[in-house]
Amino acid sequence: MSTLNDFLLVLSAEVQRTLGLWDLRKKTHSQTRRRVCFASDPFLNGETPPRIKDEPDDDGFYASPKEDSKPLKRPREDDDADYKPKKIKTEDIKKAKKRKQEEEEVMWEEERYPEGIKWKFLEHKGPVFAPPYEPLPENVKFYYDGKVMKLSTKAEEVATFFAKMLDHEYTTKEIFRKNFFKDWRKEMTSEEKSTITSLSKCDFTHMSQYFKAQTEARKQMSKEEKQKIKEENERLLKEYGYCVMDNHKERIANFKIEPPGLFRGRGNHPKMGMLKRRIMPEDIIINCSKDSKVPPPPPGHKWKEVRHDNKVTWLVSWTENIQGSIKYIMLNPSSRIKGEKDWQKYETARRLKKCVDKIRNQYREDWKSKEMKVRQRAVALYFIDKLALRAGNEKEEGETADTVGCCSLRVEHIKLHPELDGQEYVVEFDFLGKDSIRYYNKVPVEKRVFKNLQLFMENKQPEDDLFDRLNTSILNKHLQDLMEGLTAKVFRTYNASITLQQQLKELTNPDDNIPAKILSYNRANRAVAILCNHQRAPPKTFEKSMMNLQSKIDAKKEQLADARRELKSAKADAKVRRDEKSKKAVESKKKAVQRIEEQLMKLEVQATDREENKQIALSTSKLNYLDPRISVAWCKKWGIPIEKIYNKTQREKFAWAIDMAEEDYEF
DNA sequence: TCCCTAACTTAGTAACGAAAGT
DNA sequence: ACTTTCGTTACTAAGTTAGGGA
Repeated sequence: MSTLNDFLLVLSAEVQRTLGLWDLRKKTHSQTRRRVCFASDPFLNGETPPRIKDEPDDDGFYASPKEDSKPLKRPREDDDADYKPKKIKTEDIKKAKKRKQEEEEVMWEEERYPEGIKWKFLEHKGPVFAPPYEPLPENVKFYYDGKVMKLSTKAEEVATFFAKMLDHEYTTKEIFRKNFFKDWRKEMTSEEKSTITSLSKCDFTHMSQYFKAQTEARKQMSKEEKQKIKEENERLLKEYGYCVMDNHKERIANFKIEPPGLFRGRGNHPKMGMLKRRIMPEDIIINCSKDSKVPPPPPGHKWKEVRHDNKVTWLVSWTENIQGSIKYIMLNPSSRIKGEKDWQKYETARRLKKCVDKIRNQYREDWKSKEMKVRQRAVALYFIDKLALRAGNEKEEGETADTVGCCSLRVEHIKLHPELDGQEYVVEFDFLGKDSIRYYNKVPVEKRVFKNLQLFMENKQPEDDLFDRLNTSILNKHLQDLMEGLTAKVFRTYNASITLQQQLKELTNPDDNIPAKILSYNRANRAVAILCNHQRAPPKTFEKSMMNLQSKIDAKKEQLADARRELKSAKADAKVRRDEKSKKAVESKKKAVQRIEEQLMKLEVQATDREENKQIALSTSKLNYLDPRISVAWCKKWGIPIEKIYNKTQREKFAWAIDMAEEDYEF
């Protein structure tokens, strides 16, 4: 348990740091560069992350551009001099770095793509549509008011959506049922409409049982049948799961069109239960290049539109009927276009690192401004920076769940405590954020912030906006003036990454073995997840698995007690006998005790780790906020295999970073 | 300035499937 | 061999931001 306490101590130190003493690290190092590049970042004078695969794959595609996209024009010759990413002598690295610094003073003469152009060539096979509805067998009945009723195909299909969710809590919710029933009736024939007038008289249980039996049957399928399905899926993936973008064969993220069903939404969503309609080819806009093979629509159908817009990255889009928003088919995170964007995101965050001090001083000054708008802006920015809150756009009432971010905070979401638990000027936050995840935090703030908040709340109702002179647009415009490319969300990225780097420095013990170091990594990761409020529902089996683990620990403890007793008697025995044999026995018993102690420790650490993770999700920060180069560098520094930190998918997504970062990388 | 929309990132959960226990 | 546990993947909702037009 002591490890847990250590962690909490470190964490609170981190929190303390966040509260006032902004500790900035020294300047970042440049990273080694390889020949094959992403398009260069306008702010970076050509520092470019590399591509990993440089060999053509089975289909003859190159991961990196070969002929048609010219490599960036280098300001100097000896093109390949720093093209040996691994195992270079220190002097070579130093030399390379020096040369690179010189290079960076010379601007690149040519961009790979002109401003806003995302690709030159794009070819794909179009989307995969949801399988058509298969009517229920005759013997599966639907009952209305206790009597069997045969539904029309359309009405039946929608009924099955409800039947499949019967076990779910939300089919009991008033709004869900109301929305569902309204939309369901739209699909009914006029006779059905006149008969079925009340949802509570509908009996879906037989249908529900049928689907459960189907699921069961699927589980019981023979190996061969399962294999067949697997192969079919692979065929589909091979055929539709990839596209060609500028000489690269790239994986598509979501090539399957979302099937029809009932909209759930998260939290208390006013539209829950509405029918998400089936998407037809006639709804689909195809985007590809003019000189590519345009995917044909399914026989007897037409696309809504085929366009050739190389200023966007999507391949397919359609308009969804619940919110009327557009959905897209885009590329996988491992693709060039996503990786490059990801890399740029972290580079922007690193630029923020260079000027964050100035910005912090600025907003502190602004707390004193004569202008209300400026004060509000400054306090909001302080929250965004210190607490990693999201920007908080305004939302249309009645269209979505009632959630807020920083700029949309309402008076009812905070409580001011001039003094609380021995701390002065405490702000208590309690609101629902993105995905209706609760944000609850008690934070001591500076006096000026506190006084400002009191001012902002004067003469307001609980449901009034806290920052009534502010919105995300005003805030982001201001940020843009402070630093090119700066927006509210950059603070989240910056603070997450810098926290990871700092926590890794503090928590990693050089003498630890690999599992202990990985535990430290997870804790650093966890500190970030807590900062960003990344939560999850405790796993359904959490309590049970925790109890299992506890009983294992108890068993181990007993075992330890036994071993200790045996050691004691062996010692007593040895004292009497004073011979070699009994001495040896003592030694081996000692070892046994030690071994069991270790095992017990391990189990306890595991329990702690799991308990700490109960409601915290690490994956979101890992995937979206932590500069992967920090993790890669850490792994290299401590000899941790990268597979221990990133699984296969993650390694693919972060391929650029794995290849780019050396052990001395500084965020 | 406001308002709206398109495009893109970030988010949690359910389903799946492999590995670990029994 | 069967069950449980656990990591991974699929899915799609819910944010942010830029930019255009009134």
